[in-house]
Amino acid sequence: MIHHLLTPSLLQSLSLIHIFKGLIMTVARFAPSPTGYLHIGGLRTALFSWLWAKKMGGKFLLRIEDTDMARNSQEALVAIIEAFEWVGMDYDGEVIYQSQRFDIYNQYIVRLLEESKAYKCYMSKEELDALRESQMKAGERPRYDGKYRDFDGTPPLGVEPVIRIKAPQEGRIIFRDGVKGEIDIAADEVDDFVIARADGSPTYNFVVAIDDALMGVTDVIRGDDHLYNTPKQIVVYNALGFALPNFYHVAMINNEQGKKLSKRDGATDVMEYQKLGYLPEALLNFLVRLGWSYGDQEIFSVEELQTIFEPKSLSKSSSNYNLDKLLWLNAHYIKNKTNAELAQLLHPFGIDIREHDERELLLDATKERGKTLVELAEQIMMILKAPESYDEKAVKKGFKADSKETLLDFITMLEGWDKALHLPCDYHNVLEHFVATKEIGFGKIGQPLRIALLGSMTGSSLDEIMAIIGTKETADRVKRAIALL
RNA sequence: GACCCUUUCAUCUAGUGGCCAAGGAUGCUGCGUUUUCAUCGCAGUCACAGAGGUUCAAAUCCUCUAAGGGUCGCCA
Repeated sequence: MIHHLLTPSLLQSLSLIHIFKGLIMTVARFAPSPTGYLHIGGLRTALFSWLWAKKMGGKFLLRIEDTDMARNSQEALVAIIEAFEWVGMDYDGEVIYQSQRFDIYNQYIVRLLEESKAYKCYMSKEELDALRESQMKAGERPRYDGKYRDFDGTPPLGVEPVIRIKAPQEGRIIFRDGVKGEIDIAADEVDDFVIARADGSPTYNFVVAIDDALMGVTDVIRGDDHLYNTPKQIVVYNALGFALPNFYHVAMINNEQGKKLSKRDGATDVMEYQKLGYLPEALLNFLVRLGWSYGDQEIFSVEELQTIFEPKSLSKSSSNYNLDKLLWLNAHYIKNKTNAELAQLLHPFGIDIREHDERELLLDATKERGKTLVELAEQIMMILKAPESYDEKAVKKGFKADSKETLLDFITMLEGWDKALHLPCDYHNVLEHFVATKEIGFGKIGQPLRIALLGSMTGSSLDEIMAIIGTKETADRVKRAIALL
């Protein structure tokens, strides 16, 4: 009987998974350190986290890792928000600044000290350096030797102590990484690391663990340069009795030569892509496919990604930045924009054709010829403005001795045309009629005309160009070319 | 130096023991469409890092080697 009552939809709404999801919401986060701009690699990690949170119906939080007070975190935040806005990403709740949470961290330091899970270490920097050096020489991994771990004597004078946490001295630290699989490290590889500096300020690996736990972060997606920090953070989680989140360590992006991406490789700041004429949807599509895949699919809208993204299909190995593919994607997204959208997007690139009479024609004639908005703007300018110079090679090849006469004959026919000339097909008729009556090949008029109108051998179709600029401007440009060439 | 991670076409990747003499995409080359260029369509080019094992069967599992990367801070 019960079977009949439990319809699939009823089952779904009653299912354990549903209830479970309601209890434990996915909380992802992006936690950049304030560098002043958002790095392209950072955007990708943020994107992965954001998509995952969206897909799970969870939250995506933003936290600024500014325990190092020297850098201006406010300025950095503005840059990050600007980039987020440009690509259409958002975050939930208030931005958290670690610099404003020192009292919280201090409470935990006091607690660990009281529980003797942490201790004061009086080792001087010189002593520490010497220790490391001798360990290196002995072929060991350099690490603090635990000298003050169980110290109860008289502390040396003149040394402000740091606070170190007691890391396990034997056994293994094992955790499951959602990308790399099981990570297994000997516990003694992790030394008693510093959780508070001599001036009392807390350190990175300590505050990250605390904040992630306090913010309820369930899924930590970050670059795999943090892989080795994870066991340290696990030590903190364990000492404080916090539940571990899921970790996903994403492999890095290298440059086209396979080396670490640096400023020398060109655009690393997300906002540079805007200036270079890339569309945010192209950038995101490009980045998401760098280290992540979904079968054979290449083109993804953000909306679709929000329903299909899974960090488990993240790649384990690093990937190379590939400009050709970005360009291809950008061209794809430009082609698929409406002309009204393009006119709007072009405005910051010095082209205002939002109210232009021939806006539709102009963009139809050019949008397949620009891989970036910058290139598209150039294409449009070529049509809108009479050429200031004529490409030498083109003239040599396409502007022959008899070209001037042919052109003159053509504009005579054009100006004497008895029907109205508006559409590309109207001009097409003139051109066809001209070629037919003169009994010449199309190249005889096509090439010189193109050079006269654009100054170049390549570009949009002549019909379209003439329809956009009109009969008078066509004639003017032809006359000018005849005079100059 | 120690520890950890990675390794499929030039590049991004599919691939979880037989469907793989390895698929898609970008790039490149050619052809077609186009009065040019571009777009588009079609075709071609190109890879399992190497060596051993396990198995009837290995890109897929194991071992070693090599190469690349990361980490070893009172930076994050």
